[in-house]
Amino acid sequence: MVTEIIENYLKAIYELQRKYQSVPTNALAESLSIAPASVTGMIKKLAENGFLTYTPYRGVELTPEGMEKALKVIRVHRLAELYMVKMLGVPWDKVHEEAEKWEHVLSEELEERIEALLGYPKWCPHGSPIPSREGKVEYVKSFPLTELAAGISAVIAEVDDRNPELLRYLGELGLIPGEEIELVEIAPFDSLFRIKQGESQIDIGKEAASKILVTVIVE
Amino acid sequence: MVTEIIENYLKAIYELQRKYQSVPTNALAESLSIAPASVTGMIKKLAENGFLTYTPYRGVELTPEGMEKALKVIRVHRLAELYMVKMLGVPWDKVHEEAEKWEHVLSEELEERIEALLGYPKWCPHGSPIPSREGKVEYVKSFPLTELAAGISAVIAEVDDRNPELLRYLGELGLIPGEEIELVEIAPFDSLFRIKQGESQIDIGKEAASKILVTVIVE
DNA sequence: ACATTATTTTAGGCATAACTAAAACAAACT
DNA sequence: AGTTTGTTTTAGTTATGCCTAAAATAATGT
Repeated sequence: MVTEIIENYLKAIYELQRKYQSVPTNALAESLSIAPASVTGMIKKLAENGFLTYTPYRGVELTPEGMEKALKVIRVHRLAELYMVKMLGVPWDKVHEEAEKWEHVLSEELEERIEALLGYPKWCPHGSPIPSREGKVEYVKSFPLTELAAGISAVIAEVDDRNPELLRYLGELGLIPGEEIELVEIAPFDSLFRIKQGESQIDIGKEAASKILVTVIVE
Repeated sequence: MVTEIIENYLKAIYELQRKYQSVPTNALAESLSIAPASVTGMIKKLAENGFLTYTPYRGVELTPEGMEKALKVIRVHRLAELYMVKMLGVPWDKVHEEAEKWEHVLSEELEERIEALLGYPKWCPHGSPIPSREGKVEYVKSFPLTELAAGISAVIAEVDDRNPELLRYLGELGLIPGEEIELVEIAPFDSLFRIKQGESQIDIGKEAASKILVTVIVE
């Protein structure tokens, strides 16, 4: 039986695999906020169940089955987030937390109804891609706004969905995925990033700017 | 912490209290499909936590706190059922099962948004009353269609939400809560109940008729 | 190569919520 | 009152999934 806890392990491992080819026990423990020793026990079980391959002292890697399960959970999570924003009017800084619960309970039938009602969307409210029913995901190559050169235009691609404070701040400023902006200038010591969005000018600090991922516009 | 399991205990006890003043261990075990010995252990814990009063060999009764928690869960369950039928187009025979999961995960904020979107409804799709936020419930006095006299008109009040087969059958016939019907005649041995609904005539068996709860129309 | 440091695993425990089998109790009948 | 029957509790286990402390292994620096 795939419990909610197992789903969370698989999801966390999937996300960490974008950074590590093989995910270390400690990184996983940190991500799940549990003790490393507890992780060792669980990954042994998950390896036995065929969700991942485990090499002691070397970390874990998802098998195709593990990947499939992880993507399913992530898909439901992101569909739920968008559904709550668009259909239930929940503020975008709160949907991540709610979706952490929905992702484990939505039936396949509901998953598909919601997807259809939303018009088969490609991205969640924070700009992350929604995996297809077949488990395909298309990541957009993006980088922090802090690495953009002054005078260049870009589109906001993605923001960290786990940071409600940041989301509230950016939401109020209208800096949401899909919006086109131009980085007008960078103040000395990277202390301030001056942005032009349409007619309005916005100043944000380095901290916030580093958390806004953008893509350059190519014609 | 009120776990999902505790919520299910409280919900079950609440429902059983409509039949028993004090709920016997065995009845609760049967309702939850677990062994009576397991129930004994849990109700001791729930008594310690103040959710119910427990007299060994005499059964349990919910305290006001227990009642409050139970009604909260039932409220979310019924709101979720109606939401799924009206907003997500889920067939009414499937929403009970889904709501068994939703009832444990919807936040208060979502509960209220859903209630508002539905226009502060009074009944779930199966005709059960939706408790108010303050925990008030108004049950409608109803009785099985089999006890109605021939020639009398009535309104369908409630049907068993846990019986998908019955629900599909009644749904196809259009026999849903709120509909006005007239019991035209009862065939010998109660073998068949002939109903008039608007212009159409419908025959149903005793088994099904006994599960349709009605109220007589008073002017 | 060896010592230090960091990571990971092993070993032993704990809480929750279920189980079975046997004992205790209550109700009902003679 | 005593016996039978049915209900409920006690006692002892089990599986999950977490914990801490200590041991083992790997990585790093000299």
